[in-house]
Amino acid sequence: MTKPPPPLGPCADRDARRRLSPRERVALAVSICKGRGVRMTALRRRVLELLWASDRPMGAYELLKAVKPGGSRPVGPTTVYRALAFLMAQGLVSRIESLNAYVPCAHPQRDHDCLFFICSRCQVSIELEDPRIGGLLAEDADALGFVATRRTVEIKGMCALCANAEAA
Amino acid sequence: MTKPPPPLGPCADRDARRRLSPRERVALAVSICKGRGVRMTALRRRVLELLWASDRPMGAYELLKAVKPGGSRPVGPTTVYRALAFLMAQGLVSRIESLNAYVPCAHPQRDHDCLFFICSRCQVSIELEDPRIGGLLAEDADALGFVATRRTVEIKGMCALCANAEAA
DNA sequence: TACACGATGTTACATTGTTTCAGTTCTTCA
DNA sequence: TGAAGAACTGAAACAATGTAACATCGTGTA
Repeated sequence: MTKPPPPLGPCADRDARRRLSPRERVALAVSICKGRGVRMTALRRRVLELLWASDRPMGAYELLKAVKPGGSRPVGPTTVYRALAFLMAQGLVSRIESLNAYVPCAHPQRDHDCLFFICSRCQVSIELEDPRIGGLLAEDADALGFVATRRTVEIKGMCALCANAEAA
Repeated sequence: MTKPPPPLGPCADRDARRRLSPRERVALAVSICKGRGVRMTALRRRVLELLWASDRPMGAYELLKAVKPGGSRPVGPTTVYRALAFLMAQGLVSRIESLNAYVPCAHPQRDHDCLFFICSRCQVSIELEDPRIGGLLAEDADALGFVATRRTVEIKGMCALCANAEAA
């Protein structure tokens, strides 16, 4: 089992989007792929760019429409799903199960273990890393003799901005 | 806001299924509904029975096929989805987002906060309650100013039995 | 160049979930 | 008891999401 490169620093929190621009995010992803010897093709890159450009999770069919600009030849769903599968395998994208949608991952360098706080009003998705929760889940899994491979932790509700707006 | 009846005892853990029979589970659900003044109709009850009779999560269309025994008149998907929506609203059933499937809830008396450990090999779904995780999630939500309404925590992997079988 | 392999295109299909409107059953209250 | 209204169910069409199978293209390498 080859581990990904060492962590770059402390947890990329809710402010992660503000610290690197979408362009820089994509450039980082490209260099990560290069380092791993996997191919960041034009299509995969385009999908990742669209995700970083969006301020909320995007569905596969939404990406499908967005991928082909203007009169370019049509792209089938399979194509988008394959690109998403690649990006997820590289830890560059996560799937939000409760929305059937996809978000770019703010800290692709680490083996991730993310929580998502999803606003039902404005659809924003806030990615957070909390190793304590991973620890407890590992503990519970051990108690059951369960061998965990993938974690899904999604919290639905209202973000601070929307909660304020509603209260007003 | 009317609160549900007080908890009946300590957490219903992985052994919950063994402590009450499916029949008793359904009877409990019926009495809970009566106490709340909501209607456990024949259809809703049938769906809940099917879920308790199954040893793994069931999809809506799987339930759809199972609901109509023999030559009875056909049932549409809407019907099943409506029954599921009711059962979920009453906390009697949970949806497993990562499987698009449904499981009966082992401790419907309490405001639930469940984790699901889902075996990718045998499809069994183990329900667990760990208030510590709920606490941490609440803490993280507070830090973000996020008002949480629904939690989804799903762990995929291999259950103890399957892990042993694979190792052999 | 020729080959191998990974990536993409294309079509058809499977699964999951929703909308809408109509009909039925149940409860309540006069 | 019976009428009104609410809740529940039936039915058909449709929308959204995801997959299978097979052909084609393109890139790297011997």
